[in-house]
Amino acid sequence: MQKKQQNFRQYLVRSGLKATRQRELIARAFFATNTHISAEALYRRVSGRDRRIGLVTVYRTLKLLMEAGLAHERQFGEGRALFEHGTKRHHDHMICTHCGKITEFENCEIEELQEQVARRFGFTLQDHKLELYGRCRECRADVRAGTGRVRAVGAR
Amino acid sequence: MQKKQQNFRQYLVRSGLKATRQRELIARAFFATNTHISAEALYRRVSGRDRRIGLVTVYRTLKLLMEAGLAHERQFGEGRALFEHGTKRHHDHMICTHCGKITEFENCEIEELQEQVARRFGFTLQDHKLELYGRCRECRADVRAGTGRVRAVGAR
DNA sequence: AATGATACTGACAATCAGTTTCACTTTCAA
DNA sequence: TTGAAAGTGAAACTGATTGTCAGTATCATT
Repeated sequence: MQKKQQNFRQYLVRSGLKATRQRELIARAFFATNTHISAEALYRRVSGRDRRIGLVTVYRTLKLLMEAGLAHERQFGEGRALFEHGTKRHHDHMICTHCGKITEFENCEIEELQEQVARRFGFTLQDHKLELYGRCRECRADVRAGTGRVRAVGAR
Repeated sequence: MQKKQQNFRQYLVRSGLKATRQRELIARAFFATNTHISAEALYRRVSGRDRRIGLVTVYRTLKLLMEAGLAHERQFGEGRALFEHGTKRHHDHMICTHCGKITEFENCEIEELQEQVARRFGFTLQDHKLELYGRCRECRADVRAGTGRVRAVGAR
């Protein structure tokens, strides 16, 4: 999205940073994804366009995008971090343990209950993390059909 | 607790594994904790009793304890994993971002709502992870009192 | 357009929490 | 007591991410 790209530019200017070819490319590729992507996977994408861009620069640019509020880092289970665009409102995640698909959801009732729990323990809530793990509709169907085939685990 | 220790012994025998001095010591030290502990911290404890025990063996023994269902691994935020006794029923965690204190809680209503969300998306729930981050009563008091002192972050 | 003060870059080294390897040691059933 | 199998510690390795550094690009100012 062109708007996010401009947003990033503005952030750079405001912070006295420079808009480089690499940052443009990396940010563009990042905004072009509509799923959660790892630094490595993003690197492979931009690397396809310009072989001269290094993985390290991808990491650095993702950090800048996070500072600009345009990206969020997520740690699901173990292994590498995944990044998502950071302009949406708060939401939680549901992860398919079979195909790796990530679905976002919001639920005010759960949030309210969390507040209640926190209050009961004299806790002032700042943040929370809720992840649901299971099988998505398609992978559940696979089990019933007995195919059990393993799909690619997206964007890893 | 002597019972858990025996439980572990039984698991080892049943699996054709050996009950070694190191495993005894590490398991004993682990069951003696009543908080969440890192492998490193557990190593420091047993290391105090017997200098000849290596960190690697602590990792291996914790893995065995998990296989025996006597320990659970938890990944809070980033950094090293913490281990807790694995005999309690399911619960979630509330973590103080200031002093690191970890409080366990259960809430059936939240669990039920999670099920609802999953159903709505055609998801079969297998597991979930809920972590609440905030300030505990004591650390909130510190803020109000303006002392702002940083406490030790437990068991790290 | 040239300059120059900064900031940026890629390659490589370092870190960090774990895991693997390997030569040696311990356990335990026979 | 013995010996096969399992276990051990030290050190090397792993994989994701971060730090270092010498050379390079950006951009406001000449």
